[in-house]
Amino acid sequence: MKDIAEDLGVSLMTVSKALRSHTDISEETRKRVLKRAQELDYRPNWIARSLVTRRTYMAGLVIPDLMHSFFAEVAKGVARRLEPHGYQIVISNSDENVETEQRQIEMLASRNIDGLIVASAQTTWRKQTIELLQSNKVPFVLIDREPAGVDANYVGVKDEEIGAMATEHLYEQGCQRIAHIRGAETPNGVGRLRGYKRALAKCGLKPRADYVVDGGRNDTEGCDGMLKLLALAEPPDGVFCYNDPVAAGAIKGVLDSGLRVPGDVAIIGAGNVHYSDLLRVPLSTVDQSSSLIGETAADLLVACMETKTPRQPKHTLIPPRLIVRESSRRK
Amino acid sequence: MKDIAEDLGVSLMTVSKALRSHTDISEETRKRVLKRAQELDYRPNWIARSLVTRRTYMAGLVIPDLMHSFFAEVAKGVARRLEPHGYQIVISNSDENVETEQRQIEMLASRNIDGLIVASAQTTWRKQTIELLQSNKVPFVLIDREPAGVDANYVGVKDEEIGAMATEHLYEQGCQRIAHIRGAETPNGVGRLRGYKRALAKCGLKPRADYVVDGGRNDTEGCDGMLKLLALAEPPDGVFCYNDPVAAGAIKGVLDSGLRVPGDVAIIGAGNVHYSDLLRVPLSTVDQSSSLIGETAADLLVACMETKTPRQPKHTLIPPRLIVRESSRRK
DNA sequence: CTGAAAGCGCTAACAG
DNA sequence: CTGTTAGCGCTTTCAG
Repeated sequence: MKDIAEDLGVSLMTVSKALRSHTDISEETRKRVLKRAQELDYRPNWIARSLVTRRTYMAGLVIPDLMHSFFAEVAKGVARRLEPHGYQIVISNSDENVETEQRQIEMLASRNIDGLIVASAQTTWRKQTIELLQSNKVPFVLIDREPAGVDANYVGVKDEEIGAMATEHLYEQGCQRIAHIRGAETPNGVGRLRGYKRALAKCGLKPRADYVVDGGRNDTEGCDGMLKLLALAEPPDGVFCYNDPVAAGAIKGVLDSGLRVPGDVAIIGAGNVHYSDLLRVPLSTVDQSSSLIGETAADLLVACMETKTPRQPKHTLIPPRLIVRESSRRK
Repeated sequence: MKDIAEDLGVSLMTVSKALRSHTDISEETRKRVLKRAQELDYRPNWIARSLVTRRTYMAGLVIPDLMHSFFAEVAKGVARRLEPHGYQIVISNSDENVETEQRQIEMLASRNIDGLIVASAQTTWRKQTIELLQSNKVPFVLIDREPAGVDANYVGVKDEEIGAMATEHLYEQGCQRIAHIRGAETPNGVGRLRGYKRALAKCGLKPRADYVVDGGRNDTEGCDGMLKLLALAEPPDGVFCYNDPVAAGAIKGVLDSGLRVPGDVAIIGAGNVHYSDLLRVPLSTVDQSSSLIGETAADLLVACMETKTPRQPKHTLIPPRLIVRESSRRK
């Protein structure tokens, strides 16, 4: 920048302003500066600029698992909306680990990111984490997982409705013994379970404790959960799984046991991951609009970042959508 | 930092050094500084530090598609190795778009990242891009896709061997009419095709032009490709697909046509994506050690970043591994 | 072992 | 429309 200024015999300030198309610079000077900058292949030093403007144009995205296609999709949605505004995205994998997550957030904060989107591994938001974020005045948006204990921007899906929708669908397909392979003790896991129970009640089926088994989040665990259910004296004829990977595992479990899907056991998942249609049995699911979640969160974050005054936290819940494929179709 | 200094009645410099555990600071002073820093919840400003040290401890990762589980896996591998060294990772999606990729790299470079890992969308490396990287002296490692036209660090897989391995396997399973749903005109696509041809020759099968169809990279395209093959007067009895998503689509195509896998058509993919085992027919594949690629690239990058003197570019090729599941098992 | 001086590359605020 | 002055928060260098 100094070089440009000297070459052109103007001051450094003029160059700085011209480069940023500041209004009060003559069209002609601006052109000359731009031309020379091009020639010298000049690129502004963002670090220096950030130091004085206090804006880094970096946004953080902390997610529990990039490999889970739900989060990959969310990440894409976020990127799609943030990049046009000039933000770069720093993605961190917390590996479902609260400690790691805390560290990552700390790192990001000390890098002065302008905003943060978090799908938290925490069930109850740590005081530590909140304070960190609030003291640094980093605007942030929570997605998918809403930890208790803080009123913050949140974009997610109506978990209870997912559970209810899936369960009712199984009932409508004629299932009478509907089980649930549940997720972890998180708001999502709990919400979906609640929806499941609500639907059972509504359909006049009575809840059975042995029809709710733990299944974690992935296919291995889903398969194990299913095997447990099949080992019951009276195995279920319909299973709502916490998410699609679990459901995929569950399908595997049924087939490996020599039974059929949906003939012997109808199965439905949640999340509509992109390969659902390619599974052993095309998987019925409840769509949670993954990339829309990402986009919505990103839009909200941009709004927060571009206004100075902190705004009222906003909750957005995206309504789920039933997608019926073969795994649950019995009629 | 200034606050700490004033509170303790020492100079700013002393604090700075104490915070970084510089050798020439008394143990006692160091403790006092650390304690006060803790109390004030002080965090170093990375921006300011970077401005003077010229190190940002950020590494860029540019990939064509986060949704493709291969790249998600690579990203995880990279993160696993880079984070322990204190680097944060800025991930950019180029969406298989050369323009976007160029822009992303430019952005990253002007943010003074310390190093870069790229799975390029470019077939022939643009002069522009090379110059950009070289002029900024950003060490970089290419992965998976090696664009022609530059001698650089590269970590990838032996594409030709993948093609040969897969094709020979089909032959050994008794397939006589082996087709290939090929990838794009990239080094990978071309390499795998070459391996396919080489294996045909080795097995004494004669190549047929109509047995090589375009299939892109994803399942939709894979399905289309398969339908084209099935429409031939003499459809193939074995198909090697460019990658697993394409193979998953191909399986769908076969089944939807009322044929069986592997009975009528044996299928094999490449990449060993994590859900391969859950597909309609568990997919045989050639594993390319995705996360190992990420890890290896990261290690190489760290080595480059930590040494001042530019080192000889290094090529690492990871040998592929055949994984036989149901989709190709005919014996 | 501690500190004073200088500056990283850039921009905000104000004065010509 | 252009330029001057000051400083962002930190580290490097060198002198106490």
